[in-house]
Amino acid sequence: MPGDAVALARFLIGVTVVSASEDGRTSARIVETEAYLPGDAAAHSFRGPTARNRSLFLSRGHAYVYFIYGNHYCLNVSADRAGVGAGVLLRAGEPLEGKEIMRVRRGAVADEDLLRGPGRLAQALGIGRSHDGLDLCAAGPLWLASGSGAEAEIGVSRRIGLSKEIERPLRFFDRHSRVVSGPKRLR
DNA sequence: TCACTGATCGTCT
DNA sequence: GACGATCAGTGAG
Repeated sequence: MPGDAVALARFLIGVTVVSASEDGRTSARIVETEAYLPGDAAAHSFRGPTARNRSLFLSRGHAYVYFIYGNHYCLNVSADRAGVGAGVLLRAGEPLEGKEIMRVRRGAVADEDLLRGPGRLAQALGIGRSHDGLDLCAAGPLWLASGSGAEAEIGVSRRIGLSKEIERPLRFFDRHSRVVSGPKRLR
């Protein structure tokens, strides 16, 4: 697994996330990510470890799940060595396994809307607080599997939804996927 | 397609 | 007590 958040954010495009729950198994191909770096004023880790963000400081490959705006969970992957606060936010994915389970969780929406956006992605995969801190490279309810092998053509833009560090080119996406979030000018 | 708004609540100041 | 790595709904162009 790559050694910093930018490399990991690029690496994760095309990788498969798999979630196994009581409802069944769901999986998706990751098509959009954002990197949050150490010393990045927009990152949750910026002010140092707290009870909420401590998973960002785990060694790379652990889940950081947080609850935002009173409604939504978002899934990140910790991205550096233990003690360094860095992560990659999973922003969008294409459904692979378990579309019907996703539709039960998300409602009867089009395939491309099932996991478009970080809150929707977490909801479709059934992710919540219990997934915080999991090792995504080990057996368990949530893990990362290798991608299809096909090399994705990766686009870069600024990140979405921030009030700080808004110009940094730290959002990465598959140029050929129709399933990416945010305003059209950023695709 | 874009702009704006309300919902809703955990976390940190 | 304010605000946030969001979303769904609404209305205008």
